[in-house]
Amino acid sequence: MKRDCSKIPYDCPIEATLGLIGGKWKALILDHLTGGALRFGALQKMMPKITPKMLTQQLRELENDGLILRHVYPVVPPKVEYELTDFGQTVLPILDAMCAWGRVYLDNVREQEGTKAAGCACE
Amino acid sequence: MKRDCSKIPYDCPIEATLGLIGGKWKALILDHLTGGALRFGALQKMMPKITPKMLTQQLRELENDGLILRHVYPVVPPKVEYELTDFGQTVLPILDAMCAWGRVYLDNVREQEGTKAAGCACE
DNA sequence: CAGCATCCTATAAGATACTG
DNA sequence: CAGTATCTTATAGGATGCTG
Repeated sequence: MKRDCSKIPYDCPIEATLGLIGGKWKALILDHLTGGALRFGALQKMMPKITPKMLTQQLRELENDGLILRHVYPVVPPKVEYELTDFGQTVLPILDAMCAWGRVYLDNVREQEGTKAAGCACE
Repeated sequence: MKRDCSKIPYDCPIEATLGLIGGKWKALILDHLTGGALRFGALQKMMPKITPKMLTQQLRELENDGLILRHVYPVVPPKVEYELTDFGQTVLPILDAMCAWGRVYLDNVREQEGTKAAGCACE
C-alpha cells in the first residue's frame, strides 16, 4: 500500500507544501540531494539517525510524488542512486529559506550556551 | 508538562527549523498571524479542521518558543489575542516560499483535474 | 469566549533481524 | 549494498463534555 502525498486534497498552498515535503525527513533528504545524485548508503551516512526503513519509505514517497528519481544500476553488489527531478529542484528556495533561518536561530542559541555547530550539509 | 521545542538539540539548521515550525499546523497559524493579531476564535474559523485542543497546544508551543505573544484582556466574556513577536516575523520568508511553491503546485494539479481553489489566507 | 480534562485512534517512527 | 519483514513504541491528532 503506497502513499502518494500528491493525491491528498489540500485546501491551501502551505498545507499542500507541508503534505509533500513536510515531516521529519523529507526536507533534509531533498537538501542533501541538491548537491547531486547520492546512493542509499551515502544518504544514510549523512543522516545517522534515520533507519533504513524510514529512509526507504521517505524516498518512495518522494519518488511517487515526482520530486526525486531512482536509478537502479544492474550490478553486483547493487547500486542505487537518487537525484532530484526538475520539479524537485523547484523546492530549493524553500530549503534555502529554512536553512538560513535555522542557521541564524542556532547561532543565537549556541552563543548563549557556548556550544558549537555539529556540521551538516546545509551549514 | 509543557514542551519547549527550542530545548531540543538540533544537528542541523533545517532540522531546527522543522522542530520549531514543523508539524501540521504551526506554519499555517503563523501565516494567518502575519496579517496582525487574531483572537482564538478567529484562528479557529480560519482553520475549520483544527480542534480547540490542538490549537491551544500549538499556540502554547509557539509562545514558549518565543514566536508569538499571548495577550489576555481581563474582560467578560474572555478575550485573548495572539500576535507574532519580532522573532516570529523573521519566519515570513519561509512561509512565503512555502506558499509560493504550494500555489504553483496546486495550480498545476487543479488544471489537470479541473477543480478550483478552496480559498485560504495565503492564496 | 477560550479554554481544559479525559479518553481514544491513527500515524509516525524506531529496534531488530534477515535477504536477493 | 540496498533494502524487507516484523514487532513495538511514541507522538500526533481527534471526539466529547465541561467550566471560569
